[in-house]
Amino acid sequence: MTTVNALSEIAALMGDPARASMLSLLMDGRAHTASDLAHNAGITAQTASGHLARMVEADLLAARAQGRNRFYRLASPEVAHAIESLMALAGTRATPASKSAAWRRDPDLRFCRTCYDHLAGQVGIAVTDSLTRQGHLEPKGPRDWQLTPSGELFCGKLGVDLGAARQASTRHFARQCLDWSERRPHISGALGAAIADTFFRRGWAERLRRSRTVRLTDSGRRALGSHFGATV
Amino acid sequence: MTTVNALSEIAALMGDPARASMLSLLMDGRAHTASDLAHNAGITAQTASGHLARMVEADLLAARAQGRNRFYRLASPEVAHAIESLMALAGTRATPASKSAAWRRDPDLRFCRTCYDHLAGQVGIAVTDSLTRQGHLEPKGPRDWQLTPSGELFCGKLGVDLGAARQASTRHFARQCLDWSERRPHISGALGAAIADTFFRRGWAERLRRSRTVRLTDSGRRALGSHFGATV
DNA sequence: TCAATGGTTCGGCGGGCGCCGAAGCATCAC
DNA sequence: GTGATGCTTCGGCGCCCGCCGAACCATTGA
Repeated sequence: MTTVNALSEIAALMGDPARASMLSLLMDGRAHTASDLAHNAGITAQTASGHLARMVEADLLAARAQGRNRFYRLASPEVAHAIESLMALAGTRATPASKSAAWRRDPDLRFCRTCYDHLAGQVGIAVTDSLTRQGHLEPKGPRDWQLTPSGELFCGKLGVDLGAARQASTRHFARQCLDWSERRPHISGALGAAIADTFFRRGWAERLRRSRTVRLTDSGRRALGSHFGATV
Repeated sequence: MTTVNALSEIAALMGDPARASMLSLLMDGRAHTASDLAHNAGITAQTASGHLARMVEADLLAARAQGRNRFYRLASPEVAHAIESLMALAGTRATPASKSAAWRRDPDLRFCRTCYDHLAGQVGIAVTDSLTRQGHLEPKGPRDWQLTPSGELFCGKLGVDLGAARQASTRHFARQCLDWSERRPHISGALGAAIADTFFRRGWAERLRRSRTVRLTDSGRRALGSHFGATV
């Protein structure tokens, strides 16, 4: 009885083309913004919002607010498993979320991308780790960092425009931003943006048009080694 | 794209309460008639027929005609697996088809029941096996048996009304009928009905009212041992 | 042959829900 | 502060699909 209703309710949630499209995109194991999911499903933001709310309510998805975006991801590996077994029935083999084909198909995106205006992916993490490891960055509160004196010097040498970064008084200066592909925080906020700007200005990295993917240039790779002590 | 559509189509099929109810019933791993499924889902036969046709079309179910009934079962273990993982998401743990709770909940039905007018379940199989093992019954064509001379004698001793059975000229005399709980054929047709009738007449078995379940009496158990050399 | 039973097909009704436009709220940048 | 952006809520439209009554077909048993 109640188990039958539960089955039909969960299945019905997955049974709508728009929601299935979102779930399918989320099978890459990463989190996506509401607008990203809406665009991908070919529906308007308000329609998507309703779908997402229902799936969160049913514990299919988990939501996390970050700035003015909301990131949605599959609530658990069990959800991915259920979707996978349904896809298997349809004759279309789906790979587990942890080893998603989409994930592997776009290793570049995982390697380096923009997250708003700062760097994310392996490169973003490498920069962040380097700064903390060398004592340039230290925790300040639960979701922020602050630049140490040595950090000030380091940024000055790199050419990071700290002055401009500090001017944006209403913006967080050195914020932690959870990296969805690496599952660890990278640096965002005004400082994160200034660092990314430095990478682009000095020709260490290039944005790929119509994509969040960022390509690390040869000089960028060398800079990562010499300035940050990191090999990626 | 196509994989997304496939996902939503399969999920949508399972997402209807009536269909989910049917699938849930079929999770016992056995086959059920169309009317059985319709009744269980609380819908009319014609509505159920449409649902069943769609699920067969999508390879969720397999159908098998038997007499004027149509038996439906899950098309594959994969289907059961997918349903199970959906139920798990709903927080309602479902057991695998092979060890279904429903199955265990009604061991009596599995032990002995009527299939139309003849015996099915473990008892039906025991009787059938005994007859073939003792050379009373031998294959005749792909779906029939015939009674050997020793079989004629044996039935006469038991009190099986062979004359009446042979009178029904339009009916198959000794037909194979696939037993859905034992997965092997038991004897049906006029002879099967006559044998069942003997069981009831001699007080070896009793029908339970409003159920296909048949109870084997103590004398029936003894008769199985003495006449059929079977212990159940 | 005829009646009974199980199953399916057809046609039309009705309700649920997926959709978007408009408006409202929060965050961010300046 | 003001404007821009991302997301949500609300209201109403439209369509899909699940439902049943009626009729039809197939098998069975007399």
